Amino acid sequence: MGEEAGGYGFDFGGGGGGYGGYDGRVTEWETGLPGCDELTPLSQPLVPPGLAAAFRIPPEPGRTLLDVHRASSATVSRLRSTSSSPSSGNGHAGTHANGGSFPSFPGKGAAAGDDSGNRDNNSAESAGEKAAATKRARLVWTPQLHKRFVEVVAHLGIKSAVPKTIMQLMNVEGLTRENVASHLQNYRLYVKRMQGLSNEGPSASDHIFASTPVPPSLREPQVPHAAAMAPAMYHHHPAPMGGVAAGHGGYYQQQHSGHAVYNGYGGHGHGGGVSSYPHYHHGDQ
DNA sequence: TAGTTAATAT
DNA sequence: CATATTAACT
Repeated sequence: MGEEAGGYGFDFGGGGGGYGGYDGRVTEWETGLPGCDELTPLSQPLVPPGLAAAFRIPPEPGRTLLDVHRASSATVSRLRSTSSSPSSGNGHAGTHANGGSFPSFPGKGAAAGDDSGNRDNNSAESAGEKAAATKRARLVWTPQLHKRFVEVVAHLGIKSAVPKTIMQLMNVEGLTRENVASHLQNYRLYVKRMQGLSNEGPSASDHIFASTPVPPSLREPQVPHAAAMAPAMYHHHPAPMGGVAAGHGGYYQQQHSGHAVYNGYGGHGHGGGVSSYPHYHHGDQ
């Protein structure tokens, strides 16, 4: 609605710890950048609807100023406390710039292939928008998100697959360590439960976890073995995610013939673009 | 501080 | 009832 179009300053709460200087704003970065009115409005998709339709590009979820702010502060705060190879020199160090994902709000039906429904988030909360900002919406682990999770966990191995590391490698905007920790807890339980059953497909109730097969690497504590895993096929790049089965025709389908295994999004094989958006469920309460 | 587990909430 | 969040404990 009537968002203020003005100030884009992030405020890191007056606290700022060890950062001197900036007050949450690096003005040097702004020189030469287009003005606010030269930019595409948030309410308007970057890809024209017609073009999107022609190429079967699913409409991008709308983002509000609030989303941008959240994502920005998340990114900035991460950059500030970056512990990843800060050592000197690399100008383009951890430029994963991967398919970063942004939190979004599925009006409903997270299963729908097309989420044209662009339900802007926050449907008006009384008058308190600040208080609401503190409450994160309930994260929904979509098959895509879980897949990424599994890939990362498999990549790390049982040993180092801990919440923080997983979160960092997933590099999903807005995803917290708590989110990952919780999911990891459930995932471990799921894996354990399945091992007990040795064979047979997963219960139909295991929605999410069944969507991505458990990598053999995770079946049990694998001794620190060098070379045993797939060489270099792992990479979470921006666009064509899932190095596994590039050109796949549907990855996760279980050896279960009877029942559909919850196909989150039909496998649109368009290799392009950011397909994984973490979904949230609108904050309530 | 961060990870794991248990409890609680949605 | 499944699963995400929060608290408790290490």
